[in-house]
Amino acid sequence: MKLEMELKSTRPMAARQRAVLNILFTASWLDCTITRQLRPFGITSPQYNILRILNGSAPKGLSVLDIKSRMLDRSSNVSRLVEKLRLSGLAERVPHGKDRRMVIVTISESGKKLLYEIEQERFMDGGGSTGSKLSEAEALELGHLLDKFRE
Amino acid sequence: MKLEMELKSTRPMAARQRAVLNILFTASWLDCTITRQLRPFGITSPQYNILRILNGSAPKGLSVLDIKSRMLDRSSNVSRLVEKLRLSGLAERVPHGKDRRMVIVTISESGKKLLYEIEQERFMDGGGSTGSKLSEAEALELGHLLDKFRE
DNA sequence: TTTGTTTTAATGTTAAAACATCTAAGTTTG
DNA sequence: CAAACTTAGATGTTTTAACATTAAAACAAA
Repeated sequence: MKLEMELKSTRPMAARQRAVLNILFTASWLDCTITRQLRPFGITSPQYNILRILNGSAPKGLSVLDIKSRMLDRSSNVSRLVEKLRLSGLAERVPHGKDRRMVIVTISESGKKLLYEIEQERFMDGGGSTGSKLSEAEALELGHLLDKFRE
Repeated sequence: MKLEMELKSTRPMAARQRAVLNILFTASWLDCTITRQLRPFGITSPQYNILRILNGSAPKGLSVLDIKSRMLDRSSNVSRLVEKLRLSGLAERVPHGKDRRMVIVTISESGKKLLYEIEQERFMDGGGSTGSKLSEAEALELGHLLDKFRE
């Protein structure tokens, strides 16, 4: 649905203003669908974000600050999120050998298994995944424009 | 900066997956800059969103549900946000004449003045507003792609 | 009319975000 | 080395989000 319909906007918007609102609205919409998909698995979207970061850097693991610098939402409180993942058995923490201030966080086997299940579910569900109405070229272009938007 | 740099991503991403992450990251980045701009004015970004909605429908005013349906974040608790705006003197509430369940919310003169000040500040600051690196045509295209993404 | 249903807004409650502060460990500098 | 400074992570506190529930009014149907 067009943004104007979604927001019940009557007056015409300038292109840049429309893009700003569309980014915020689309992200909120997207986060809502992701949250809904994750609910049966008992994790939140920031936790999911961390799990995927850890999976991407496995088996090495990352420090808390390294995780934070890779997150979509940089204002996250990684310490507490990691602690929750650990309590759920999805992540593990080991003290860093040389620098005793640091903690190295890794994804557990159980965490990897959960990621796999979520991936399967997404593949099954709904026929096409989110954003699949876009062609490959359009998805590419969208990414480029967002990169440029932040410059 | 390219998304891969921002997220310190090493492996190549599929175009759609990259678009999804880019939307979420860009929105978080954008919300952060907006929040920073609003801080001196003492309002939050959801409150700002409501103020602009009310300003757009002035002098008529809207019910709480009408406001909600126009918000960028549909999960907002409009009752409490409106109450905060009212306590700050930025919005007013009058009971609906015919349907006594409803409350009609309007922006106050003080609220309009605040919106005007924020607009001025944005115009002054930073030379160009957010997303101004995009050409008119690119901003238009970005909006279209986001509309299509949500289909 | 009265009973049940839906709509509108407010409120209760729990969890999470936002922001600052703190402690310990490491680094730098005089 | 010692003092000052920086960094890493955890924790405290306040606000807000998220989600369910409630209460009153409007509406619909028996």
